Amino acid sequence: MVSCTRTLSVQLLHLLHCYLNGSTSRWEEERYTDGVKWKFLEHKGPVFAPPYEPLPSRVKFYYDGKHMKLSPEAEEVATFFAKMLDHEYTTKDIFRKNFFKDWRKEMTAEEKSTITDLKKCNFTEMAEYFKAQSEARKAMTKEEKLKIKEENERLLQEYGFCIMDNHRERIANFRIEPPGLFRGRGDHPKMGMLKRRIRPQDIIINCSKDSKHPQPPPGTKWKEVRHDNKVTWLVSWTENIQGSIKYIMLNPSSRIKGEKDWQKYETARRLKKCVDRIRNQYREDWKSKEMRIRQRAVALYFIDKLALRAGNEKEEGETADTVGCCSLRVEHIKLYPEKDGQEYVVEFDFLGKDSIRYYNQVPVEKRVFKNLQLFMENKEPDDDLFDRLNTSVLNKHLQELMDGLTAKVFRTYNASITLQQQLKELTNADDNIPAKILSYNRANRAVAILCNHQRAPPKTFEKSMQNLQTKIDAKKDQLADAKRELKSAKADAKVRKDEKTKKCVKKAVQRIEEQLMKLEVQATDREENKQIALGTSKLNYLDPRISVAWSKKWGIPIEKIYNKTQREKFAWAIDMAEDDYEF
DNA sequence: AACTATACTTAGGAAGAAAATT
DNA sequence: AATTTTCTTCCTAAGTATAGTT
Repeated sequence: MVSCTRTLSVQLLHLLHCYLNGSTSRWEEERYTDGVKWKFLEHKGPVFAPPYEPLPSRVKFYYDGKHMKLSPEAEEVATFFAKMLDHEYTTKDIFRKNFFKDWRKEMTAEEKSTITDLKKCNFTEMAEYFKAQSEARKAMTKEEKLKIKEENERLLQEYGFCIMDNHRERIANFRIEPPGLFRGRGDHPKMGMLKRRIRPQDIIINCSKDSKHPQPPPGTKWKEVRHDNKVTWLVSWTENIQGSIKYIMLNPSSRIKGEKDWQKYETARRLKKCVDRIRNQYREDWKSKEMRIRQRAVALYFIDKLALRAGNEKEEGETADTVGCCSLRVEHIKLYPEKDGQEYVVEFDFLGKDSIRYYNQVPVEKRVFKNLQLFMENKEPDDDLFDRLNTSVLNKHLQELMDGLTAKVFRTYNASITLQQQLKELTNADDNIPAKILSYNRANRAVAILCNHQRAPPKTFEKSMQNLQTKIDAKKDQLADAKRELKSAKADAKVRKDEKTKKCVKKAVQRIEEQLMKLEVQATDREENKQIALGTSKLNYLDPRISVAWSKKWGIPIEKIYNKTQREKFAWAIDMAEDDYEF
């Protein structure tokens, strides 16, 4: 693994060198220019979900109060519902309707004619059975748990790795998704539908011709085995809810993902060099006589200033109703010529990716404001705000402004530049390590807020906050005691020349003060983090070299910033960046 | 220009493991 | 040793983007 990292970093440094010199390496040509992603790929194929185990006969299902033995097919789908019984999902009309419709498809003719009303179905014995099972799992002995752990490890070693071009690489998701009920996010029209079991004949294998091909389970066949080295996936299948393709790909620690990640940040850095030009350009375009150009320019302004997502069109009725910049509708913004003492305020209120609410009040330039008024004229609330624009048009324009530029690059660029600038601003040279880490988290938080990365407040948040406060209070008492002791020790020292005790007590006071500060910092950090998720930006938007450089500059161990997985993902950056790295 | 198919990144929550506390 | 709390990993949905087709 060490040599893996070493090789990767050497390759990347070589690439960087070529990049700086404007030359193209043979290696780069191979990897990027002709779209070849690998030369050799060997793997064992996916791990399938365990087969369905019928319920013991004592666990009964009742319809309209009467016991009913279900066919295995119908029973399996019933258990999916039973397992979710205490989840809010199962109370929702759409969920129930979708579930019931799909469940009926799995029933025998007889079952179908009897079971006509979901309300008359009693799943409680099943639900209790599964609860008991999970209790039993928790109560297993150490030996039993160890056995399971070992079996998992064996599976990981056999199926969790592949060979790609001389390296043994970790696979991200080598287990096939088990069947169950689809749980969409937000108001999803397909929630509750049956996600069917994936069989070998649904699976497409991708590997190199000259590799040992993965074998399907005895008595089965793959749908197809192909040898496409222009793509990175190892296994794919078509999922039945949206009809989209799912893939098995490599772990973020792999060469192929690391390189791509590095490339992403290099593109963002190229944007840094020309962003002023682009900003001047779109400001000019606000005045264009062509409406489509004005719309493009205002949308780009939002994407740049507010880090909004591009906003592809979505098929109506297939997914939850969410939007991004280009798909904003009139109903999603409100214009205030004046609000709270500010001029030209735009209020955004819409559901974005994962149905996370975006709410923001932003003062904008007069020209933007006037344009928005124009775009909204004579439109209904559910009309598109930018009716002459879509992501494809916008990206084509961006491509002309800079090679490789797309809407999402602005998010990466603004996130990373914000981190760098916030770190500069917030880090105090004479702070201790915990205080510096608090500063880091605050810089990270500024980015998370910009990108609107939210989380549900943890269920136990209030309580854990209280516990921390109790600790702080106790520490304060302890400090007061220690200080009193110090006072008397000082007095004693004068009278009895007892310097030793005095020094000792002084040290204790200092130690307690430090502990108290640490706790207080922790409380601040946690409070500020209540509804904000730092992980997403850390993992996907922040050039890791900024963090590596910061940690080197201030002598903060990198382990305080990145956990093991993150260090594996960012191995390239940890190897590459010095303390003076500039994004 | 619209539509479809494909491949890949980004996302929040659940589950599981580890650490801290009682 | 048991329980609670916190951190990490897993899971898979939901985006972005582009190429090919009509």
